[in-house]
Amino acid sequence: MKVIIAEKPSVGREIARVFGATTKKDGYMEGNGYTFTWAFGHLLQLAAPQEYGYYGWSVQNLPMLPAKFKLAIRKVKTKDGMVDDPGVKKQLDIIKKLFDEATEIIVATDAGREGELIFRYIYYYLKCKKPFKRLWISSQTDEAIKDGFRNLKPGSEYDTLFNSAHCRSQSDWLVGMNATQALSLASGTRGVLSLGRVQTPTLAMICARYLENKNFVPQLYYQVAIYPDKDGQVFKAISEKNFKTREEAQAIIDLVTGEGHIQNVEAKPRKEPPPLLHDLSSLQQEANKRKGFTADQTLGLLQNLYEGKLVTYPRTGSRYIGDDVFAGVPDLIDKLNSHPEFGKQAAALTGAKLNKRCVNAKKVTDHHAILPTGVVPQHLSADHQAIYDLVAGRMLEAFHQDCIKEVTRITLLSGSKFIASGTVIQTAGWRAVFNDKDEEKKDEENVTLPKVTQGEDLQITEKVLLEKQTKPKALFNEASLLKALETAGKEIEDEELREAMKEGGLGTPATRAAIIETLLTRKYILREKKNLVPTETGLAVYEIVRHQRIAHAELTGTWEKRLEEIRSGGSVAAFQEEIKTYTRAITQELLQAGKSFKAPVAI
DNA sequence: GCAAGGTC
Repeated sequence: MKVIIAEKPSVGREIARVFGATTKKDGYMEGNGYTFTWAFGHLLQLAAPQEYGYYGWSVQNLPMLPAKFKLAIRKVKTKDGMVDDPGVKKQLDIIKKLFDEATEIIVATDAGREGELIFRYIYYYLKCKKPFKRLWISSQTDEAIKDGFRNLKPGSEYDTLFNSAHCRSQSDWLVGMNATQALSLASGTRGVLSLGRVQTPTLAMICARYLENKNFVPQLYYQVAIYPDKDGQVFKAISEKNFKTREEAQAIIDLVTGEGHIQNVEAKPRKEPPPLLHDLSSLQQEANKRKGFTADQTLGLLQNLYEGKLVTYPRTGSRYIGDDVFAGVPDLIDKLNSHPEFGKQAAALTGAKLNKRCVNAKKVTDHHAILPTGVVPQHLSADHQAIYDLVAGRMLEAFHQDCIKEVTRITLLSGSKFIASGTVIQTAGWRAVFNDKDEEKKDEENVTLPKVTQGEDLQITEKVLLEKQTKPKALFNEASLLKALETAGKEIEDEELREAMKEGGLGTPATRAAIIETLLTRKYILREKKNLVPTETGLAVYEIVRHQRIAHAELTGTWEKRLEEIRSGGSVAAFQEEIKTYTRAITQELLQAGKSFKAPVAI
């Protein structure tokens, strides 16, 4: 008997279906001589410190450097503390039984570093010795699955991938557990002051932005506005220059004559291509902007829709689909014909030539972009419907035509130069789907200008001296933070590190919402309206670690570079030694620096 | 009591 193991039930069942295996069992399926089972993501994790004899939290234990890491069943929090997750334990027992009966195992976990780790942890924990082969596919269409099975790879080809995954896992444990205990113990507070490769740079970004915003000194500057009249239609034009002093601006306003001479009119059409399909992060950002949902709420709602088979896999980092999936898109659009909000747009797209900007198999990673499945939703809650509509609406947008705008820029002379600019949508294209106002342009600039011609002289109806202030960068909200996490590392000077982070940024699509929640749970940050702002605790932690490596995205860049080297055959031992050295160093530093932790005043 | 990673 051959046993196929997938990362999650949806994939396991999908592969079973392609094989024509229809017999449903508890935790697996079988048919045609194959058995199809699955994990639920990571079933196993590196064991907690006490499993290596490091009892309690004690400076004597630090740094904790287990000679050999152990695996433990994933835990859940209950009122009696952390216990083995019963569902996970049950599934592991099922997998064990199937592996025991197997002649061969086929590994069908996701094609990536963590997918490899999910399987290997199970395999080694169960002390399984059966031979295994690897299915490596990046699309789950019937053809891709069949093709993958015709090209199964020897399991050992992925040993170095497992090595890199295991190193990632151990390194996060070593640095995170030790740094957390060191800071918590040294600070003299009783609480947990957690630190980690991802959460600490995230906290640092929020704190740095908050302080920058708070300490920002606005600069005053001045502009002159004039209001020319074209056949009764009055519009606004602003001085070409900004002025540092009121006097300079006053000198300009004094020069304004009763007339404005049209020196130049530029009217250019501008094509605006449709947005790409959603990946998890872009959807979380959109839902935060439009609906005020947190990243965590959006992920939860989307997971429910996925379990109801209404949308495709949610935790994707790709905004593209392959040609195979694209083939099904016309049907998906057709299914939206009766949608109350988008029905008309769906109908308009039916039979039209579809924009293929988001069709690119090379840019599909483990999973493709989020799409509706074509199953028509019924009785969704308002929140679920809102998320569903963002997915469905985005699909219509993505395959729609360009939006064509006309951007007009009028230059007037009235003593000095003045500029009026405006944008008019000529053909809505994809923007017809949600029919919102143009978000890029603020209302002031997004105006219709009258038709004027070069050489015309217009009467100036009014002139005004404007006093303005420079503005600080906005505080982070969930949407802008998610974006910042995605692009973290883009500014790193070292080219190789920047390159190593290019794909991922900080964290992964599946974990970013959880990172934000961790910072909230630790009371490092608070939600203040839509903004994320640091608490006094968060700022005090930031103050201690801000100049250390653990507070910067570069740490992830360094690791990613080394992990890639390991994947292509580089030394595991050398990296592990470096991590140990770093762990010793950061533990010592924090035991010292943590003493100056200024406990916030208790409320 | 603690990381980051995956998922129900």
